[in-house]
Amino acid sequence: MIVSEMTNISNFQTSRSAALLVYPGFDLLDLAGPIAAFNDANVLVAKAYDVTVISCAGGLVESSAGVAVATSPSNRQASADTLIVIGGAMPAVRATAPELISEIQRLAPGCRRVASVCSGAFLLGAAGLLDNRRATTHWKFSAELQALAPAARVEADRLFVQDGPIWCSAGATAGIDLTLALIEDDLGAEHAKAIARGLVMSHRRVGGQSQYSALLELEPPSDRIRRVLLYARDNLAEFLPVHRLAAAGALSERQFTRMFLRETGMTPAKAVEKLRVEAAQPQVEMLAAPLETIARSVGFSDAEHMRQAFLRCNGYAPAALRNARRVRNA
DNA sequence: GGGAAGCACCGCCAAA
DNA sequence: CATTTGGCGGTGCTTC
Repeated sequence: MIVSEMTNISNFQTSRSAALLVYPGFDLLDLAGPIAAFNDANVLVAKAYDVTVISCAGGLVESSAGVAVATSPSNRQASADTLIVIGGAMPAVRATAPELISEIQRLAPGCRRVASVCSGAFLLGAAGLLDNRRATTHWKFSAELQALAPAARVEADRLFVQDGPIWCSAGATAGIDLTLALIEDDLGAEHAKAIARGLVMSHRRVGGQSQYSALLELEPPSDRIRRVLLYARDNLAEFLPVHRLAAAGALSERQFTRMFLRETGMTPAKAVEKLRVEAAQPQVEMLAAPLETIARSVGFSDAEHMRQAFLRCNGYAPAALRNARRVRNA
């Protein structure tokens, strides 16, 4: 049915150029996701995108996984409609050559949109493109990004963030979500949805969702269960007994537990516990707030309950995680 | 740290 | 007739 909805040929426009910028040590997956999504867009809408992989020097560029990719020299690229800066292994990103940054600064003004995948945000930050803008990156590195770009507003719990012409995405797979959003912006929701289906991605894991929630990644097939998960996630600090979750999904309690188990593989109460643990985890690792405070902020009645839940879900206590993190930092 | 109370889970059945 | 739905209540886990 998607095909029949496709617009007539008189609507034809010239290709939009998308330049994907890489450098030695870039992350292959960060690059592959957007390419795959753009390519699927081209299958659906002929010549929608003209995709080029570029680097400062051109030629073969080795990824962090060792596999090299053929690139064009960026100085031959006058400007692109969309520029996407690919993420890479952190040591490589931290040690970025100044030419790369100035290349980004040279290209960006001519681009309609500039985006980053994962740690690519560091390069946008270094180029000054994130100043006074909302941004995101892989949550593990959000503090470091904020330090690098103090004038940016780094949001740690986003899959992707758009602020004007600047788009940032979180971890590698979020790069696909980002690209789908770019495509949706250009070609409309119908096409983006069809591409998402082709990639076996869920259309609209919209920006606000937690990027590190394994549970939400499950994307249960039924809309109601999905809604319940989002409701739970957004109200973690509240009491969330089964009957309330069922109400949020407009289902009877019995039917709700049944469907929930079928679609997520776990029972509702377990899922809420898991969501709470997932929400607490990054805060525990931050070492700043006391465990008691964190526990209450995600809906555990006290630190002891949180400890029990951590043991059940992860097999270790919050304090153990904290100690491990301290040792690593030292 | 033990025992009662409360809640979640799930099998079973009847109704839609 | 098959499948989906929702109520009931026993069992066991969690909480207090």
